[in-house]
Amino acid sequence: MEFRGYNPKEIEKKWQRKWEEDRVFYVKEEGKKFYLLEMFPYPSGKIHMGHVRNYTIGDAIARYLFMKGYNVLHPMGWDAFGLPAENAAIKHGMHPAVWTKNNIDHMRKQLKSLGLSYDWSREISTCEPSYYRWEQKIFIEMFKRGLAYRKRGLVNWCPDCATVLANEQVEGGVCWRCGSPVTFRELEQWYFKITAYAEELLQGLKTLKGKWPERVLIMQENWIGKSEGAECSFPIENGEGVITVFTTRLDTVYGATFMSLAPEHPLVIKLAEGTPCESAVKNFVDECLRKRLINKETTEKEGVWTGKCCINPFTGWKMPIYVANFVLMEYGTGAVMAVPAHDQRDFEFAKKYGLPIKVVVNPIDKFLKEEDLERAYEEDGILVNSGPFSGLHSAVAREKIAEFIKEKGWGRKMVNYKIKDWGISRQRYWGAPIPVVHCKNCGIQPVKEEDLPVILPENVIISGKGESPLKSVPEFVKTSCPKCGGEAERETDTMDTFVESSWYFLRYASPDEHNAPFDRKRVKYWLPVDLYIGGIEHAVLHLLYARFFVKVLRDLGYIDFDEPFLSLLTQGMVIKDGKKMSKSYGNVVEPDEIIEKYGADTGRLFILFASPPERDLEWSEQGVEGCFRFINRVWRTFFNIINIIKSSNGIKEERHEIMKAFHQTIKRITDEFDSRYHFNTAISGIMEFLNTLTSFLDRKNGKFEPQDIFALKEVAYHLPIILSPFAPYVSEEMWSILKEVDERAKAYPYVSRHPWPSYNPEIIAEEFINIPVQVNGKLRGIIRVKKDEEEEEVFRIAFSDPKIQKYLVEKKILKKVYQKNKILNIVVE
RNA sequence: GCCUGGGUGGCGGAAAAGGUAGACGCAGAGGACUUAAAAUCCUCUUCCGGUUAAACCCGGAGUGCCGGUUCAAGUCCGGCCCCAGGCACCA
Repeated sequence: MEFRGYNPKEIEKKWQRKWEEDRVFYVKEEGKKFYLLEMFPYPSGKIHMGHVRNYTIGDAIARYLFMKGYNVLHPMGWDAFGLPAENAAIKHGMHPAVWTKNNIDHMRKQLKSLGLSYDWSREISTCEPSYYRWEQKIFIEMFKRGLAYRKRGLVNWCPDCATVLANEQVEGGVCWRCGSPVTFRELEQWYFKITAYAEELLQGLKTLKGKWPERVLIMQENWIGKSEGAECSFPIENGEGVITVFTTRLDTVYGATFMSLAPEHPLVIKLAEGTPCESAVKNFVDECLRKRLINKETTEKEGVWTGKCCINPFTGWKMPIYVANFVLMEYGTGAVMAVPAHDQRDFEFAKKYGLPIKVVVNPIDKFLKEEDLERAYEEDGILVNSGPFSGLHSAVAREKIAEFIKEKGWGRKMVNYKIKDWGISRQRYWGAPIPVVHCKNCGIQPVKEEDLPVILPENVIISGKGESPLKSVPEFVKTSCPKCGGEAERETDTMDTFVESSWYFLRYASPDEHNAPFDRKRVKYWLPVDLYIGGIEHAVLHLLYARFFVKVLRDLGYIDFDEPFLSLLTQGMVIKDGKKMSKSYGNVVEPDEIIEKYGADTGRLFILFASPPERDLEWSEQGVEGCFRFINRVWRTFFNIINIIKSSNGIKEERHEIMKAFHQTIKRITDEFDSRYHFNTAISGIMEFLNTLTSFLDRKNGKFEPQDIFALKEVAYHLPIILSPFAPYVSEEMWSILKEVDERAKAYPYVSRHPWPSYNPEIIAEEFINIPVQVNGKLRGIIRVKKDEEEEEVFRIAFSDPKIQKYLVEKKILKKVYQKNKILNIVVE
């Protein structure tokens, strides 16, 4: 076989074409399925290293599972609606649809060059009417069930994106996309009732334990924010009604000495009206709202008296009603019973305004005195000064008092969640139209199913000025009412793009289905997703929404499972010079340039080798070069072996050193794929094997025994197979060369579709093993003994070793420890 | 403030279950081949100290810090420090 140099450019193009022509990775619904999905990209223009990492990890696993005999669904598509398309339209005068399509075409080419094993026949793009049409249908069904509704309220507003944001899209007070500080607006908006599923979304997390990263589960749990407590009403003086609070600390109710209301609480102005406090209250409320609008919040507790009081029904005390800046209208009832002795915020407030502090819970081992308190005692303890409940433990008291208020009709036990309904209205053009019309007579009416999809009109003026651009298209807006046929106007808001990504994984099962969102039978076969891979940044946003959608679709009767993603792998970021790769840092490495210079195989190998998937990956050009050198070494060694084995048949010797080393390598790789996907160690295993192999070839110096030939034949056959999940192109090329000398290979046109080899444990099993010998815990020598040798004999060998003897001269042996086949420790004085 | 990760050579990282710390790769040093360079191959490479012609020799220390459990700790327990991420007045 004549040697030729490794030429990635040539071979990568060739195999890419062949895979595509023969539809090597296309799948039908037959056999044991595995649905492997990577988060689909937003078509921003070109792929970045983060994408390459995400898809390379997924591809290695998909290829392994293919070879293991699974019927692997491994699809790719485009999260194609979104703001950047509109911004590009404003900037370059290009229509968002054209901009998006161009980007998709370019990025598809880039992905293909990476050698990813996708079933491209299932490609979807969410901006196509054939996709969003079904989203509109689902919306209408949700609307009919009250799961999609419209309400007026204070919403998050990004002044830069000129649109509304969901709570999940506000990160630390700034917009998740552009980073501008978020302000508030009072608007009428569409919402999805995710709160109706709060408890189930929380409970479902338990079923994902061990299969999703712990931190993602915790982040979702915190986001849902369940707390168990009680609702309790306090009558306002002079019979002006009641104030209802939510509390988790009903055991401290005897210590409630005043009441705090949120600035937006509807009672605030009413209570203050006509009292001397009226103008102070109004000023305070205005100032609070203004501060919120410009996002200037302080931790300093401030408030003013409304001029009114309510009564603590337990003690009969008058509780002054305050309006306070730290009380949130969005949580609970917007009113808090203040217990300064047992809540730090109330404590600070009480100290500032001279309000009474009363201890009603003591720690188990001491008595607290109000005058000594430096901060609130917030732990549970034993109740005091609490009427009939004194002496009870907090936990018991909470139950008893809850029963008591229920009997009295003052309140009841209650559960509260932090999660809010998902605001999905966006005042933007490039999104799926919300399929309803507004009729003067009939109100809000869903579009008739046969009239779907409501297609986005093409001729739109996109100003980016905050009003939905669709309002500027009269032929779109003007329509007739689906109910009465009279004049009506279409809804001009579009849906949040997170709605598309909440169900796209279902569409891949049957992307060609024209009569329904998806074909139930095929969805039943493929879904749920067995392994989902993507960035941690979607821990709450996308992953929570998708879980919600699956539960909704289940309740709408479409599917019969509860969770979309059985297991989740979150990969780390790609870092360069210690910082995230980004344009603003100027440290971006273009995937295309790496492919051009070294080939996709090298890029893939480096990404998998540089660090385990879940950790951040430090980009290193020299590291890439190292991987390129490794592939070249494999290539040369492979030619070398081919030339050795082509003439002779060899004789089988299972325990040949090379066979042994090779089977160990197979085991190492297989174990990684079957457990934790740490490909860095799997690849280092292949490197180690290659080191062993080359030093063996060197040592033999061209003189090979028939046993050697047999072993090398095995290596030549299996090396392309085990390398193929990581570096598929060069593996295919090696396979095609192998075919010229090994008949067996001819049965498989593609190494990508060759069954994964199993290793033989008997070959790996060692007859003799090395046992490290320690004296007083320090390594002093290594002895070689038969595997499973008797303890007595092992010690005999150790004691007769001169190296070890040296440390035992004239020492009294206190203890001897032997861990079978592992280690030996001799303790001396 | 609370919750999660994480801290191991010059660097990326190994050590999956308490048992030889530093696999593999990068960078570095030396050597072989070559007129030369590139490429390739070989050797060395945690730190400190000692013997020595040189050491593949000897001794000691070492996985953020302090302490503990154990024959044995990067790994387990307690207390702290630092870094990254998430949540952040949630009653």
